[in-house]
Amino acid sequence: MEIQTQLEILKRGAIDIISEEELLQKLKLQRPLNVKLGVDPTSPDIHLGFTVVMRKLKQFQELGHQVILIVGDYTATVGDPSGKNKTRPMLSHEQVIENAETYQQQFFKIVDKTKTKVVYNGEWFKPLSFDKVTNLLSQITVAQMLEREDFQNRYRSGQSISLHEFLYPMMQGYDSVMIEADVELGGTDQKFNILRGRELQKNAGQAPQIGLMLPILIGTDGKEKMSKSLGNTIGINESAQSMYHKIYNLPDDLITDYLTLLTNIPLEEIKEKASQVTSGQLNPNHLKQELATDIVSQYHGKDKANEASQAERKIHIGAVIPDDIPECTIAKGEHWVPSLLASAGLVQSNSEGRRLILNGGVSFDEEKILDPKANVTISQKHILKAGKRKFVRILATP
RNA sequence: GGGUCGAUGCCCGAGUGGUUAAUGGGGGUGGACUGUAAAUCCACUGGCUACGCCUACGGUGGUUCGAACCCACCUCGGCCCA
Repeated sequence: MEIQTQLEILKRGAIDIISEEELLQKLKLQRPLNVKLGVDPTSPDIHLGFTVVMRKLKQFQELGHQVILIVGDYTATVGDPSGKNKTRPMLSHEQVIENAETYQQQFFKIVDKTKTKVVYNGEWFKPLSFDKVTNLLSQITVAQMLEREDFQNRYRSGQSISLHEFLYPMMQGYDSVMIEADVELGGTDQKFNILRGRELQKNAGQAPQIGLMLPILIGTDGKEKMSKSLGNTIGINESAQSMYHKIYNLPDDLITDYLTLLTNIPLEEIKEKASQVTSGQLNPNHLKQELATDIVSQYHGKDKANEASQAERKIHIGAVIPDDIPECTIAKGEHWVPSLLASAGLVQSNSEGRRLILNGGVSFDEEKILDPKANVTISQKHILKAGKRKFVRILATP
């Protein structure tokens, strides 16, 4: 394949490349490049946000390059401060190893396992002696550290920065030296750390890696980056219907970003459709359906995706209850509605259930409950509904 | 080590002895509208089968009829000085 074409593929969605010229030179070498991704398996569930970078790895693989996945079993215990306004908790080593297992299972749903080398960075950090550590730290100054935006913000606003957080970027950079990385991928929040890798590599007499920065995917709230702690994620292990539902309900502004970063639809086509939307020729609603179907197909296959699409439409057209809803078994007999809501997991407490009823958000077997004191009889199968799209099927215990 | 300021509900942030489950904003949830989204408007936002009771303002004790608010000590953090 043309080098230029390769470059085009790799550039898709990238927000910054340090530097494009260097990447071009590396590609011209016509050898498999070491493409590095470092992960801290702090939480084992992979969501679409992570897949942006994984899909890019896949693209490198398809062009014949070598992916090296660095599991940060050691760095995770330090805790990456990137983008945080708080000190992250340090994780125990066992916990990290355990997470890493489940992490990889999901990781290889996207990235080709046979073309990936997995290494744990404890391998080189464990035996590292203190004089080596101090030598490593001597390669950066405090002023350079404080130039980093998130540190600067925290420093200025009088929040705490623990000294160990300064260690993290250096460790990540050291990883690059150890595996002789040619390219490192990461979100834009990784820029500083990736640059440290370049410095350390230069000091070690290596050619500096290329930093390829991808945008941070915005989560379902349409505002913040997708992250588990913010509860705005779409997990790749979720059911087809739930995945479809979440994508379909995304704010419209995210459609083109998602198309670019999470599908293989050609860029020109995306551009064309986006302009049709602006000119009013195309309903964003339809484009979003296309997006949802595309992504869901990637993880569940086309059939499931179409099913989910049908189901979703039905829910919105009529008051059809989806198949894929949580179930809950309750003893036969009379039940006070607020506590029933709580047992079904629709609310956290009876009080919250009462409020929901007073706000007109509860119905039982299609009948609106208006009295917070109401009781309801469970005999066989029932549908309890809270809000517009939250259902629970209630089954009576035999 | 010394000085000084601070710690309030999911988050930010008022309150500085009693009508305070605690002003306001953000977020969240529900309702109207709609395309499912956005925008807008309204309501709700500690728990308890409740016009009442319980738990809450970093922790522990204390002063007081009564404390988030006063005092002591402790824990954690910021800033300044060494």
